[in-house]
Amino acid sequence: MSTDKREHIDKREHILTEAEKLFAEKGFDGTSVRDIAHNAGVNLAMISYYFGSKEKLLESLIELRAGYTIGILEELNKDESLSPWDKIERLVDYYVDKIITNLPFHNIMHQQSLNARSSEIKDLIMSIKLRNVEQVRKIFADGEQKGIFRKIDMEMTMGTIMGTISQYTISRDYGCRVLNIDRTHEETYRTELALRLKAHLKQLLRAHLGIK
Amino acid sequence: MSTDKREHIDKREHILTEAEKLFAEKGFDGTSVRDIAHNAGVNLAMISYYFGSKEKLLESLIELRAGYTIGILEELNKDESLSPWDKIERLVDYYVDKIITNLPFHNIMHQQSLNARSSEIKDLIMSIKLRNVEQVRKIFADGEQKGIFRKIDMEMTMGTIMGTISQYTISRDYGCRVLNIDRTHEETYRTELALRLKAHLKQLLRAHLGIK
DNA sequence: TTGAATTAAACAAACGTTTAATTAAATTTT
DNA sequence: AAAATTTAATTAAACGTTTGTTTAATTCAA
Repeated sequence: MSTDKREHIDKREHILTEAEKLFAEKGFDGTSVRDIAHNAGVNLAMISYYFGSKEKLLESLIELRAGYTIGILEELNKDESLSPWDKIERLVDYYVDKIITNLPFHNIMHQQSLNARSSEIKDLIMSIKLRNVEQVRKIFADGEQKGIFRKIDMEMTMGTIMGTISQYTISRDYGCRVLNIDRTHEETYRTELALRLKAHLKQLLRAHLGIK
Repeated sequence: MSTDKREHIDKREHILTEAEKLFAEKGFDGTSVRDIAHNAGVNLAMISYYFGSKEKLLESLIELRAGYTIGILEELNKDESLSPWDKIERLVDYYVDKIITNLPFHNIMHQQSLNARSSEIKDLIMSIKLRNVEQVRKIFADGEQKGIFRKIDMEMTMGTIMGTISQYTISRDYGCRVLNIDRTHEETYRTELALRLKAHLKQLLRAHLGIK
């Protein structure tokens, strides 16, 4: 029956979600397969049974989570009714929301960008990032060509967008201290951070790109 | 004699330098004490003998490397002959050079910001970052008060500076691909990256702060 | 009755750390 | 200055855990 198949998939996803939390909190190498099995409430051997290995589990997680970002960017690019600057504003909104609602996964991507030792995972992350970057570059190139954007270093500007968002999403403790946000409420922290990030990035990019 | 003392300290520093390379490449948890001992050419037991533990070794490394940053920032702040904008330009030059000439250490600080499990290290990194941030904030506040800088979100702007620099220093492979820099020569990569980062950040901040 | 899901137990390897013995250097005593 | 003594540096080996993965037996569902 289809319910069995569903249950099977749900269990796989459940393990991945628990692994995601642990990887984000303690790092990939700092998380043991026993940790994952215990937190997911499954037997130790099930991780090898489902995923083959700890590394393959991470690959499965990345493939699961990174799937649908590119679709949104492509759609955004296709939309002829939006001006390049509109697209940048939507891009900022989208990225900020996406990262802040997926903090654990973003954390994992970050740590793997730094220290991935498996070349499969390196390549996987690289291809995901490059595909996204390519879509963003198109928006900048279009705006520049149409004379709407001032001439800028596009690659560096993309780095500024992603880097700024990352800076305070990497460590909640640090973000709360510097931004003077209440440390205790996860929810208020996220909404406050999202608001400030969006406002700041739009103001920054507007000035940088020379939008009136 | 003093030479003996020197040799002793040199050996400690040698171990720290080798550990730094390994931590940066494979992560703290991905690096074994045997790795470090082997790369440094010392007996395994010497790491415990000198540092007490692997974690204490990391603390020693951070304390060694993070020592003198704050001094430069304080000096920069005291200098009355510089305008706030001059200070920002020097700040950018200083940070870019510092991070690019200390990529492995910066990598380690980054990964520990993400996933440090020892609260001693968490606190250590937090205090280092906060002290630096405080000095940078003073420059922005001074410029704003004097009416030289437009009113901006200071904390977010600091995040933009640090985040932009981090973005392409995290992964050389990624940086080379996006920025179209030759992957094979470490030296040209560093100088090219430093040049572009400085130019971009100054142009960006000039527009953002409303400097004519 | 067949195949998949689940389990407890075991596996060898790698881990951080400690031990006890030995060598080298520094200090004190002759 | 030489010998004796104390302290520090270095070593190989072992410690007990923990690691990721596998096995072989068992339960469950088709």
